[in-house]
Amino acid sequence: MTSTTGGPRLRADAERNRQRIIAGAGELIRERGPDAPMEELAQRSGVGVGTLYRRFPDRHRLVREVAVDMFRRAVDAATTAVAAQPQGWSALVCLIRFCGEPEIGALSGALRGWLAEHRDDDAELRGLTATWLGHFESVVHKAQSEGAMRTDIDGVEVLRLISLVTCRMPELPAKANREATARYLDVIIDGLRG
Amino acid sequence: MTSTTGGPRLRADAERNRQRIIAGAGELIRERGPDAPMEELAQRSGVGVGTLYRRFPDRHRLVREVAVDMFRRAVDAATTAVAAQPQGWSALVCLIRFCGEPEIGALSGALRGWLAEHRDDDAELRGLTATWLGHFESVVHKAQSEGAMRTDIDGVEVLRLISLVTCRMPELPAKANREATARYLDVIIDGLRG
Amino acid sequence: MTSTTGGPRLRADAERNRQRIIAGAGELIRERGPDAPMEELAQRSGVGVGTLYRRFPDRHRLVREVAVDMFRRAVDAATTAVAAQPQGWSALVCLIRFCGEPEIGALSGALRGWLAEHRDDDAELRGLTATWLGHFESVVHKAQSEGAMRTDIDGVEVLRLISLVTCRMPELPAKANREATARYLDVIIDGLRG
Amino acid sequence: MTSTTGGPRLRADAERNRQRIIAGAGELIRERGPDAPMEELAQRSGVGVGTLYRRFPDRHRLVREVAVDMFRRAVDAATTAVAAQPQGWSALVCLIRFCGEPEIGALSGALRGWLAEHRDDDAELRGLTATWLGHFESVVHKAQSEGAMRTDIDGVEVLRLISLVTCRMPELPAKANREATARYLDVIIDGLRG
DNA sequence: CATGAATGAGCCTTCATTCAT
DNA sequence: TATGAATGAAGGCTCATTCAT
Repeated sequence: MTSTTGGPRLRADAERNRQRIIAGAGELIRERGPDAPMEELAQRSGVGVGTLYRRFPDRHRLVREVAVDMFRRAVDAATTAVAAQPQGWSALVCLIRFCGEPEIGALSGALRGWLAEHRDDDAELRGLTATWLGHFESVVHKAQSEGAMRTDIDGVEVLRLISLVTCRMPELPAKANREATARYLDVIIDGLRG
Repeated sequence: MTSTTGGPRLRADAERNRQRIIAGAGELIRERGPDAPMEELAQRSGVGVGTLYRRFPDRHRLVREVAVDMFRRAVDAATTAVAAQPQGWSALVCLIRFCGEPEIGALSGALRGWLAEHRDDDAELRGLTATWLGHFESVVHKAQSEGAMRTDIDGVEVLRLISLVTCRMPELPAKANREATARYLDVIIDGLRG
Repeated sequence: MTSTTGGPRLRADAERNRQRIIAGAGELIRERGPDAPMEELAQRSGVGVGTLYRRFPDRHRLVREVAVDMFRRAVDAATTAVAAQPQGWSALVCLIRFCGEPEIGALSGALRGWLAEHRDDDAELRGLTATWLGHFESVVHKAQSEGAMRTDIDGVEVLRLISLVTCRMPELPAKANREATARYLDVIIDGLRG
Repeated sequence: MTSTTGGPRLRADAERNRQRIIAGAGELIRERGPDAPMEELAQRSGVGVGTLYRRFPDRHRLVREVAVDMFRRAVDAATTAVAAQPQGWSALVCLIRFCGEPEIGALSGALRGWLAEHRDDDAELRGLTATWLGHFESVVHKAQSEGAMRTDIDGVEVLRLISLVTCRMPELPAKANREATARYLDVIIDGLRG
């Protein structure tokens, strides 16, 4: 159903719209959560509701695709980061900072509850999160075995903690959000040091 | 209208209902946010919607009272904590851990957005938050001047960070929530050390 | 859930509304089928949509109660009719004519498809239709054993045939509908004679 | 616009599509009524919606053509039947049985309401139905004057009765539908005997 | 010309709030 | 006074119709 897992090929304009919707919906979900009005989700992507529903049969499916897209990008980044950093600790820091990007952190924060509730019913999502978590945990283990990171917390929990602090705070302007998130991650990185 | 600001004294049973509602609503708001259905807010408090509306003219007012009640308890605790701890740092740790209590942390997490949006229109709320923040900041300053705490982050931000990580995660059972929150606060406390 | 099978007793006005809704909805369903807009179903009963939904959680449930109510009345009538008529054939004619009443025949015509699709999932409905059909079939058998009725058609089919010809024809005014239905039933009664 | 009333001659493939659509739409209308989704009407005919709309400007026009086509076939059959049967009664039985064919009876059943509502606004349809009814009524009169048929019901009403009992019952499989319809018509034929 | 995408109006359902008991 | 019923406005989803490919 996703563009990469098959399903019938879409017409060029339809595929373009699909991408715009995933991007636009991701943006609004970051700000207002996965319950944002469908009408606004459509508007933000510059399409009508009808188009939204033609591409994604219901809200659940839309949110799912946004989540899948997010995890794909996260996995890509993780792969790169790990390859580029010789030390576990520096790879970990790199990954955590990557989670500070709004497109990842704010979104994963907004989706945390939704994912907890729906991940188990969805094989592809389960697979992707497992892959992402696997990358993250192996970096955590490496950092821990280097003696660089505390050992009383594991990868899952670090990820949860990060998704909490990277939540977008709609009351602050975008710039303040980025700065605050960065500062919070600094604190957490220091707090994780062994 | 609030009992302390001098609305008309309520009949004993009415006052009892008022308290039950504030407690019950706080509990549900922690779990489902300030948009929880009024009907459920009433149920959780063991009253009918009619009673809820008789005591609080609309949702805004109910949430406000829940917030006011929370800040009162926070201020009390802060006063005690500060008095009992000679060192700034230990008082700070004490306050932060106090924020781990669900009745404070999970609630303030759930109310963060609401407060940001409405605090400014409400003198009493402004006063209370200012008091609470004042206590907290003075402890932070003291800890910083002791050299025990990093200086690149201030009290407001620490509070925001705490309200983020103390959010209730409805996908986890109550016990797991408490433990996770405690662990996150440990990480943060270590991250704040100077 | 139905008023007779229990559920918590409703307040007097609520129970009155419940009855008005079942009556009003039955009327509109006769004319426009079980897909009639909920708004109009409410209007026809003189209540708002909200009230409709408070009493019946969704369309399915509303239609179901209308159907249950119809079968109750049919069973009552059948019992009476059978008791009053010594001959199987005359009891049968009596029952068939009873099905000409719009509150029964037009409604059962409008509900035929719906019932076929949902009866099996609903024990009470299954029971009621079985009872009604039982009464009808025993009258049919009696008439057949008297030699008064043809034997190449059974009770179920006669009922289906009746529900077809008693369908309301919205293009005709009410009076014409009644007359036409009566005439069609005359033809069928004559056609059923042995 | 209709092929016989002299719209512009269509290209061969376009005309072929036109016929496929009329056939396919007739089939689906029999099963789901004249409100069946346009998308499904197109699918059933093996074309896209666009093509459907190119051939028929809106739903009304499509249904109309399906109705016109049905009446043409009915008139043809009536002419043949009447010519072949010397007796009025046997011609009538022949016509009634012809109405048992799904392509006529089930369709006319499904279209009954639609026709009642729209026939008067459409000269060609009025003409065709008048012709068909004329044939039918003359057969009815002949049968009545032979003393073979009851006289308390006229041609229009017999046709209405037939269109009621020949309605498709989607809850039954195709074969059961045919058999049930045949049996119902037997009953009615016997009921019409003088 | 044939197709299938895009649009927006309409109906279903929920829920904040008001009102009758 | 406490309750739960009634209301209507708001948001989800479907589908008739129009338009780009």
